[in-house]
Amino acid sequence: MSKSQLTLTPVETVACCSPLVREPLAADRAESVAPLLKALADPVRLRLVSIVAASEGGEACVCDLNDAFDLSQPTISHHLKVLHEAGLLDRSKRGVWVYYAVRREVLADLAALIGGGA
Amino acid sequence: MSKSQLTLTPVETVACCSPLVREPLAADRAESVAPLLKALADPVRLRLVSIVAASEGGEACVCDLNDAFDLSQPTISHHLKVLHEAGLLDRSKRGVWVYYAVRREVLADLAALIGGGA
DNA sequence: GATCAATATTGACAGATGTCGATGTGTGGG
DNA sequence: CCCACACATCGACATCTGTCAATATTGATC
Repeated sequence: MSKSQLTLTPVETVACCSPLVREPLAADRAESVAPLLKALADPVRLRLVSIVAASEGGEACVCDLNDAFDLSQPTISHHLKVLHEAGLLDRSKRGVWVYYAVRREVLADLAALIGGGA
Repeated sequence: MSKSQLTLTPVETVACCSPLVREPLAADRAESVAPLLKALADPVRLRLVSIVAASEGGEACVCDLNDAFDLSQPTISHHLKVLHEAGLLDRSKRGVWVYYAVRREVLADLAALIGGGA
């Protein structure tokens, strides 16, 4: 259907809007962007993204991430899943380890959206 | 106490951190920034902020905002309260009407935080 | 292939969140 | 003074979310 062809993922949508402060955000755009912000809007996930982004090579192993928090391994795994499914983190498995990397364009687009032209 | 003097509000905190992607965000900073993102991370509130920001004079009356949504007046009032308490919207009463205005610096700081140097 | 280590998935549960209808509060006009 | 209007607060409800313990899955190693 052409409908589904026109339907953009949240990650695609965020790159295609004029900034929040320029013109009213359309309802469907808002629905697409909100999940990205929702994924970021948690202290643990913010830190996860930050740790991953600041890591050498721009990626980090789950084992290292687990150690950075006083939370159970399933909880960290859950947060990483949320970030991955939102499109903020890439996931790659190497041997027994799983590495996550930040999709910087997505962060940049998000920033452009909320930051406006300023 | 010096402790409480060092404790910043979310709005203050967001302006004082190096970008997410530069160095790992400290836990307490993450706790401060997350509420701001949480406030934004809702389709209705995203649109509210956008509509207010794009309005003439940078402010909008609640009555106009109500008309822009298919939601009850208390619901819109609730969302505006969330945005106001997070520090994203300023509130000023003029006669019977209440006007909200976007605090652009906060948005800009948020954008700088998540957008990194890029 | 038995075993171990690294992640993911499941199920459960307390607490937060979005929404509404009903009601409260304050302001201006008649 | 009372009413109409703009907005906020309250109480209730269903849903979503963060967390954990337990269990499953997958890959390396002996």
